[in-house]
Amino acid sequence: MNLKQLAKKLDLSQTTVSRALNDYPEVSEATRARVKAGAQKHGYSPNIAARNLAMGHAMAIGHVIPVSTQYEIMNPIFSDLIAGASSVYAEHGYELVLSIVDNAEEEEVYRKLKARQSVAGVVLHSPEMSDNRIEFLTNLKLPFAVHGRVSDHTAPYCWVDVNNRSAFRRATELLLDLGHRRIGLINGIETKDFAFRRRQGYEDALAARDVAVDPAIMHSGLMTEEEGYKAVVEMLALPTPPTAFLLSSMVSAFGAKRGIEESGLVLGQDISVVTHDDELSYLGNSGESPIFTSTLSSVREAGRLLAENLIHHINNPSEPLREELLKADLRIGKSTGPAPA
Amino acid sequence: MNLKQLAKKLDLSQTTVSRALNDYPEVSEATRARVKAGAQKHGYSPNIAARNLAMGHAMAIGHVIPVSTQYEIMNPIFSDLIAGASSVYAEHGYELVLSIVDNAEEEEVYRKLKARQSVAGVVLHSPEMSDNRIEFLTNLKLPFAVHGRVSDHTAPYCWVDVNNRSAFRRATELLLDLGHRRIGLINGIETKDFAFRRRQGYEDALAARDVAVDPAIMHSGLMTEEEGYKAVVEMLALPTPPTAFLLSSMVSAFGAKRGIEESGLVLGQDISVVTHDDELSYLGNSGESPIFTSTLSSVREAGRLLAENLIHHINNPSEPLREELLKADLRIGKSTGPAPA
DNA sequence: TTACAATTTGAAAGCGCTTTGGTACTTTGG
DNA sequence: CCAAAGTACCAAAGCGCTTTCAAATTGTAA
Repeated sequence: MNLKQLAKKLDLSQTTVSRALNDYPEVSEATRARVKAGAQKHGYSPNIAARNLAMGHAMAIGHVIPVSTQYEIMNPIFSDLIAGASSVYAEHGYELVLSIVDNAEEEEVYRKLKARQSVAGVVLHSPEMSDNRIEFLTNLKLPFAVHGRVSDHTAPYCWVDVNNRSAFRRATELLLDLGHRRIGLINGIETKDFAFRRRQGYEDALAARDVAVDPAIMHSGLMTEEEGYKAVVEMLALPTPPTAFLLSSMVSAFGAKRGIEESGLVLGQDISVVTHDDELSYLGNSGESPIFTSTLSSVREAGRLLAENLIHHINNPSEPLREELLKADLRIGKSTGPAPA
Repeated sequence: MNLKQLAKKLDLSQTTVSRALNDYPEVSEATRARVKAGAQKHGYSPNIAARNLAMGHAMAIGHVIPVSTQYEIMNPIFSDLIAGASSVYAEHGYELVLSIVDNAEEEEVYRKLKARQSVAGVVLHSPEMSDNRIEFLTNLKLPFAVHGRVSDHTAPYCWVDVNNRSAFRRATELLLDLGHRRIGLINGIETKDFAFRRRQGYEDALAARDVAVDPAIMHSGLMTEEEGYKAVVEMLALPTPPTAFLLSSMVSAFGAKRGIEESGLVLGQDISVVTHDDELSYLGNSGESPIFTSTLSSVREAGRLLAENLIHHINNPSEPLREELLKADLRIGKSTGPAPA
């Protein structure tokens, strides 16, 4: 069933049927109701390709997930982020087009998405501290929203981010307040903007209390279970090992926990741990007394906001670009305690 | 730059340019080369909407992820599955369209995808033991491939699955061979086909050794860290607690580990654990001596196969539907040992 | 040379929608 | 009562491709 057939069935022109379905004002309420009922009855849904062609743009948002061939890792936060964004897209009648691409091909993919008009905008994932994708997309005139920010980029763009720096400053301060002076940092890859900011927060807090920053207890790498484990085991083997750790992800925090326990130490007693928690749906860390003390920010909520802001930007290109800084709460769990004497 | 403009630039008709780019035989090699070079030079990419409209179908595959509103959980395997499938789609020039929908609306979504011609086929996720989506899609004449199988459905359809039943039989046998007689099962939701089959494998092995099946040490639920933890803690509190556990996911296995350790028991000594491992990229369980003994099957590989088989089916509708049963390996790790005396 | 087939190219139709630029009819204000 | 404005509808053009059908060119056999 296409528009023509439906129009014939209703004894109306295609024009009127189209306008009725798309809520244009120049249709009487009576016919609009009749048309909508008819469409429902005959199971009519407009052909997307025809609609996109006629309108000159697709009702779709692209998510381009870069995966470096070096580490073939899918960031686990991505599924929750998409889940959040997806619900907003559905509300607004947008589809979600997903591309998983090698770092090196990312710009080519954006160029194609633009040329083929297969999306109305894109969400940028995993921004680097210094990231030329922002400028690239701006020049390409492809609307976009970034999950995170780019420290080196000053011109305005649409983003949603967590206050990584102050969250990690507070987390570090908490550990300092508990008497810890050797605090290991097990961070994500520090060319990534979020990781860089977290390290800044960590260093800020140490500097404010005149605690020296020691590269030997600062690790930057993948946020896997294994990597968390290894980093902790290595640092615990140092002559003056940390008494506390600050982690960038729940997944690596589980690895850290394993490393601590295998070293015969008790988490929350001998060793304290604070981790960032993206509130992934399958890694609960809540309840009365969560496993880990954490800086907390829902990545699903970030997905929702990204989607809303991007769609707003697409529909109102002249309005200023929205920026949204989410604040991460600090939640006390069982993994922190006073530094051992 | 569109086809018309490119054709003018090359002093050729749209027809010839289109044919040259799409590798039709009736174009001389000389002009084909010239056309391709021209397209490259001018950064021409065909407008997807126009192409889809002209061809009558989209070069896109839909993934419809059902999320029950009851438990707002995104299954973590989904990102790795998509990563696998995605690479195959890219090779074949397909896009990936993602919908995350409430269970109740799933059929409606398929109907729309079909009516709007926005995908050439779909991948079905998370099949139930008895699942009417198979029949629904067959009737709808929308090509599909299932990640998993549907026990209650006999007619042929395209699927890729792991031999869940025999994997869990072998895993159970391993524990029995180690002398365990009280083996707790912490399974996924058993209306799901994979979970049902795993339980069958578990029961098969017990029956073969005349070990009674005890519902008190069989749990069916979400595969979250929390759920694994709780189930283990509960079972360990029983008058005759299990000496071993069989888990359906690495994530819940981490919860199980936590529960065991909090109960003051040593994993791999006092209590043995075998888990299924989907080889998610951020949850490594490999190396010389993996954390968990596991039944092992790469969900990323399953994604690749699903994509290949579905595309094959779309391009060759008359050929028989492909079915693929992956076998899960059993890998010994540190979490299993002889039953305590 | 002629006739016929094979190769290479092009004009134009059509995919199913949106939107422009009308027309016909109704209402309103003076 | 008439002109002007408003309301409700429609015919047809156009979005940028693919593909059908036909034409032009070249090659081959008689």
